[in-house]
Amino acid sequence: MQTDVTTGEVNLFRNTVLDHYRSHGRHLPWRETRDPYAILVSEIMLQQTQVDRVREKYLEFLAIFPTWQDLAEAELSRVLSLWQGLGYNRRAVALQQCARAVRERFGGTLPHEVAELESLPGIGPYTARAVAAFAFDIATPFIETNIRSVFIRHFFPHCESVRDADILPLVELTLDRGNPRQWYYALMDYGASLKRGQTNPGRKSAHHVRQSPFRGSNREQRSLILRTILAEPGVPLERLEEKLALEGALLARNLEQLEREGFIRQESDRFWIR
DNA sequence: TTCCCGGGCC
DNA sequence: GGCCCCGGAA
Repeated sequence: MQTDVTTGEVNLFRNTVLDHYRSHGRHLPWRETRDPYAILVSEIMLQQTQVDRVREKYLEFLAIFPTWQDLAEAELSRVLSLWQGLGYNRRAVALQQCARAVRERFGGTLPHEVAELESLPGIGPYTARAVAAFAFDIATPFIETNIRSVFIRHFFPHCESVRDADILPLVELTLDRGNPRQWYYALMDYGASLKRGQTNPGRKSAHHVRQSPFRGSNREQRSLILRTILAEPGVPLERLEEKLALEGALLARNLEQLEREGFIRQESDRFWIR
């Protein structure tokens, strides 16, 4: 475990990260706005989804749902249709529920407090702090995959298993409290660059896990069910059965779960997006 | 802990 | 074929 870090080491680290940002910093559409709504949309899309795939969807999404109100009042089927290609459809449901909660609980203004942000659907510890930094210039320590890579590479070069609990104090120590927004952009860009062409330092995180294969998984079945209902609103159960070639019990279980999660509704053996 | 999801790249 | 991704919720 790394403990005492000198002021000199902190300054060296900061200069390394900022030098990289000045020469290789990324220009991303969600970095050109201060609109908390737009920034939250980007953060939800960026959860477990790479920048290049979010880019276009982000612009498309904001063109169609430019405000909390537009999203809150939209048909879920439109939101989900737009979301196809991003994956993790639950995020789309949560984002819309979040828009409704912002209107109902906070009068249409996204709160600044981390605790209040975390109380909203789809916003967890990371997203609450990232939005606070990017939308409100609030400096709180947080870790995501790129930041994790940066700190492992720089402060734990020979450690094979690094815990976030050991990284977090260093994030706090090195945090630029005068310009947290730019600092976190710089950290993320530097971290992303560390994974290109070499071994991902994040693999040395104690929390690193390999993704299970998508083909043949239940995730694949769920996405198929959802896409079928999106394409054929009111589709009867028997058509889902023949189309998906899925074991009856497994299909029923997935339909129940999709209903509980707020994706769909059932009326006498026919299924709609809620 | 486990599940959610998808596509592009090596 | 494995890898990655600006995580959240149950």
